[in-house]
Amino acid sequence: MGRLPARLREKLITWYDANARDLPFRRTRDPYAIWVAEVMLQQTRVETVLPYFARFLERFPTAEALAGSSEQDVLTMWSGLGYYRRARLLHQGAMHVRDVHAGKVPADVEAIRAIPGVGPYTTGAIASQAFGLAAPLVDGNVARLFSRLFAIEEDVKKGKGLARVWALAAELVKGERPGTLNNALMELGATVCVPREPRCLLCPVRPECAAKKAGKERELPIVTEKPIRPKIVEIAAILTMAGSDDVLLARCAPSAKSRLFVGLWEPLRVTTRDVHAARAMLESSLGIDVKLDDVPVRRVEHVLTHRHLDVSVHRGTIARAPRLPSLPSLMKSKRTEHDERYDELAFVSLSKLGERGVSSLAKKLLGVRR
DNA sequence: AATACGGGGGT
DNA sequence: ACCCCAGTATT
Repeated sequence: MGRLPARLREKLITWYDANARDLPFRRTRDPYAIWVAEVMLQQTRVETVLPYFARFLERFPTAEALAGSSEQDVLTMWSGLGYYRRARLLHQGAMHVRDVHAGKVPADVEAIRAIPGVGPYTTGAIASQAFGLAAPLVDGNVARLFSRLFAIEEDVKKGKGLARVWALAAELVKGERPGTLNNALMELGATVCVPREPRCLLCPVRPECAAKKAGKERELPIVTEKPIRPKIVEIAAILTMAGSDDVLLARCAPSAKSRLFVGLWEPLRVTTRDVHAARAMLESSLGIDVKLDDVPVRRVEHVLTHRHLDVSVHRGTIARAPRLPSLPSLMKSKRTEHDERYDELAFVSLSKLGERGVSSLAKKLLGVRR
């Protein structure tokens, strides 16, 4: 292992003590609260998480409370946050902690790592921040910071470069206040060693920075690939029953084709721009007579990591309450080209949308403001 | 090792 | 438009 610059830990911790943002999940040592925060923070900005964190803990104050709640209630509290699998895994994790650890988050690195939804990063975060264990942690901020601090030329997001970053984090975390050290690395990456235009004048470890020495602080980190976002054109059906204002929503089930929005309640969508084809697909999959307006009420664009959805929203009515066909019959129907399959249907008043787990896309499709 | 998962804010 | 975020599970 390469030697770390002298006093690096101390400089980072001193800087953190003087410059850290005051965040609610840094004010607690409750491992459950820290766990919830860390899961919410996966791939999600701090500012986005804050209101969700407060509401979630109020609704589910303990791991026991979360474990005793329904997945539906958990998804409702998660509505709009995205990456909904996190919410379902957090719920499963709470049940795991209840059943395996008597409701208390274990103060053991391996046991923490074994909790559903808790990966390498979250393990380090919980272990170091809640229990003061010298467990390393690498997130996007730490990877970027290290790529500059140690002038790592490989892509630090994967493979060998990532392994090197983890090894460095593991070295650095050995010592006093591991939780603070980890937080200092992330805080420095988030506020000073930012992706573009790093604010080196404010950096406490500028003298130690290999990239700065080489004048390469703006060239690092090396990025080796950018994702593509294919555009997918769809039609969404806002279906109401004749004589009612309630809209028909369907709960998404995992399918071979898609695991998008699993467990959430969404308006029906089909992958076609043709209204007549859409109606035929809805009829064949729902087994009901569907009337769909020719003219869309609105058009919605929604960008996800790997897709760019372009959805025409059509109002429609159905003559009677639909009956959901069995899953096997859907599987056999080659004319059914839904993005996802559904396992339940319900009519929901728009005013009671907040009582369901719905995606941000669903709110846009329904014309409800976020 | 690659891919699928949401959504939002910064440039 | 493009970047990328306090990542994890699955293939």
